[in-house]
Amino acid sequence: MHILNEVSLFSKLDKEELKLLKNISTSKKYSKGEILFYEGDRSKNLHLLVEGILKLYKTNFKGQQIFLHQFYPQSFVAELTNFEDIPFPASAEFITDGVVLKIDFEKFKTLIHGNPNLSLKIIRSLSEKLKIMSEVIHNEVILNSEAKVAKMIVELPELFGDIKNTKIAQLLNITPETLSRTLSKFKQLKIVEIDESQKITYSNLKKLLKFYE
Amino acid sequence: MHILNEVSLFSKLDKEELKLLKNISTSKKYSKGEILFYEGDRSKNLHLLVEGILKLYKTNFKGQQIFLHQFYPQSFVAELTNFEDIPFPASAEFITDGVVLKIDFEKFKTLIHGNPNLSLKIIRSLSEKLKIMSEVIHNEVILNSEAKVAKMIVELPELFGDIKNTKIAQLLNITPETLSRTLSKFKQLKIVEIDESQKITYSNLKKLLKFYE
DNA sequence: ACAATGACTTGACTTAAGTCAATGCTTTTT
DNA sequence: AAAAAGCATTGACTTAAGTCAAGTCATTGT
Repeated sequence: MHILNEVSLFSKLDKEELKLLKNISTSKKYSKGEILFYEGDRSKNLHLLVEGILKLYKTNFKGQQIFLHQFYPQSFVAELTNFEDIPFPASAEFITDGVVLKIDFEKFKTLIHGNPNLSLKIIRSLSEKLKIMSEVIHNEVILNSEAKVAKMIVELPELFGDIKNTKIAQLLNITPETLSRTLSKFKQLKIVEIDESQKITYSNLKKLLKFYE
Repeated sequence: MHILNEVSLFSKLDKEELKLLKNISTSKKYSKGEILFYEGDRSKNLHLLVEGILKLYKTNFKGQQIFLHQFYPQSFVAELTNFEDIPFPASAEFITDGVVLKIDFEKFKTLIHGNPNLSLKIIRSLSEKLKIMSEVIHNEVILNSEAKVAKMIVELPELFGDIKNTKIAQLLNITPETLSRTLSKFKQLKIVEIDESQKITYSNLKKLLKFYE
């Protein structure tokens, strides 16, 4: 079975459209750690993540990675690049093995034009991206380190103890030292409890919310 | 003449569609300084800026405004709110008198569905927004103060001397002191020349680009 | 024209977070 | 089980940018 038949985005295309799509697209496998594209690259293809997890990040002037988002299947990746005809504003690296479908965007556009259902899918995808970027702006521009940590404890408490704190620090774009100091502070203020295996619990949600709302 | 007839976004609608649109929308005048919406507000309406200039900003935990973008007619404003059904992620204030068309979004959606041309306009608008937000992220997360100033000198040199440096500092989300010190530094390094009326000139573009690329 | 208000500059200080280094703990490898 | 590598914590220091205050210059209102 062709990979396109498994892509729910295209489930409502008719046979003719699917045939066209097959002609204008190719799928490619990637291994964990491979780069799909670098910030500044250009591409004529629309990228659809079909399998695997993809990390999107920017690099600052000190050469450090600024984590932006993790993509899961099935989603278009950085379609902004195609619609606005600009270089990729960030880099993308596979953090698991994965598969990407690359679609000739110029030809795909005609498919969009003639297919209202597909247009709506594109609209959905673009507006989801907007939401993601709006959250990135909020997290990175408005929140300080304490707020980031408090928010993470509330929204993804299960991460603590599950992945290493250095990884959590990476997701928050703060240093492990700052994370450690912030957690110590919260513990000392009796806002959270942290057990031997770094698992975190809290009883008073309001106290945490105060740090970031 | 009805205001809708002057909106190019809707120029390709037929008479029936225009009539429907008139029934589901109202226009409202705003004066300079008035707030169109606050961060956190919810709205069932899609907002189209028809006249005037609108400033979009967020407020940080110190109560300071973080400037994000200026909107000019004609553009949808924060349509993300409608498409994702979330509160406004930022506040909007008129910096001139203006007019906004408010469209009942639920009803507008049906109009989009039946009209491929309108779908494409929406896609255009959403992808423009993505580009704007991508730039905001780059400016606020990746660039430091010197980089911001250098970029402003290259991209909008005419602003210097035209508007006050305090205003420029606001656009860059830095303090006037930092702007002043950065400009002094550039002047001292012979990267730019600044005349009595704050007009700025430079001869070596590369030196400026080095600060932010 | 002159007072008053606002804009720009500069210096001294503060602050939030990062950096660097040392130490003690866990995992993992062998 | 011992050695090595990686992780977490803590203290001392650095850094970029903001804050505060004072002084000068420029613009505006009467």
